[in-house]
Amino acid sequence: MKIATWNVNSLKVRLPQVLDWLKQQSPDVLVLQELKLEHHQFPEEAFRNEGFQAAWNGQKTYNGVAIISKHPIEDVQADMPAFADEQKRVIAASINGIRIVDVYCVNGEAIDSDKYIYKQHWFTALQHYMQQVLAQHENTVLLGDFNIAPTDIDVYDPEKWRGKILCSAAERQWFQNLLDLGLTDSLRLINPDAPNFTWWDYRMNMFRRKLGLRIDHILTSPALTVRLKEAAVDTAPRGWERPSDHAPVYAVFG
DNA sequence: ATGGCTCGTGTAACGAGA
Repeated sequence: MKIATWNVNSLKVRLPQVLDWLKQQSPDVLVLQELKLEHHQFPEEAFRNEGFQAAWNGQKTYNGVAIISKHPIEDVQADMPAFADEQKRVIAASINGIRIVDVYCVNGEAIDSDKYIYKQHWFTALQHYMQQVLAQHENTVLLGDFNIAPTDIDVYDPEKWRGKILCSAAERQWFQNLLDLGLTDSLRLINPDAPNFTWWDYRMNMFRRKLGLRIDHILTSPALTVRLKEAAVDTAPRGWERPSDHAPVYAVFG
């Protein structure tokens, strides 16, 4: 079972690349973030023609998340039920006995901004939500764009980013709070040392210069962690023409 | 020190992303 996540920064623009990547990598499940399209605009037929089902939670202009799957998608839940949020950032479903929770976490802009307060409330809600999900589903994967670089290894220039948005001690604690629920950072379990960046700024040739952040993650429940065989970032699509600023991340389970 | 690029919106700049 191969499960992947990719922030596509507009599915309208990136659909051909997503379809190419599905053919190349043949994941069982791919979850997407930043669809930037309304519910009725989702290209369901394009995925169906490639043999994939889909469930999605769309929104005009911003946000939007989707689950693409080769296998039947069951018990779909859009949003976190206990957190009233106009922004479409969460969709969950069960596939082959695994609870899949796809998240586009809040960016936060800057640590003194209103958006940072929203980010704080949002992560508190996510922690409570995941506590309930984990109590109900032994095999759970929480994956997506977390907009947090968990440690200095995940940052190309830790001193430059220290205390800044995505890297502040408070945000890193929010990420740790999720791990404290029993979740494991699958990429770091497989590869403890190499940076494995997942995002590079479009500006200043940051990808070519290998200057990025690791902010997209795949977190696994204990029952799923023992099944983990592989975890990796596929940097190739970041080098394609007209790329997303994020690269896909995937994990393989036995 | 600032902005750098790429989106959507709407058809010009501007907000947002990270």
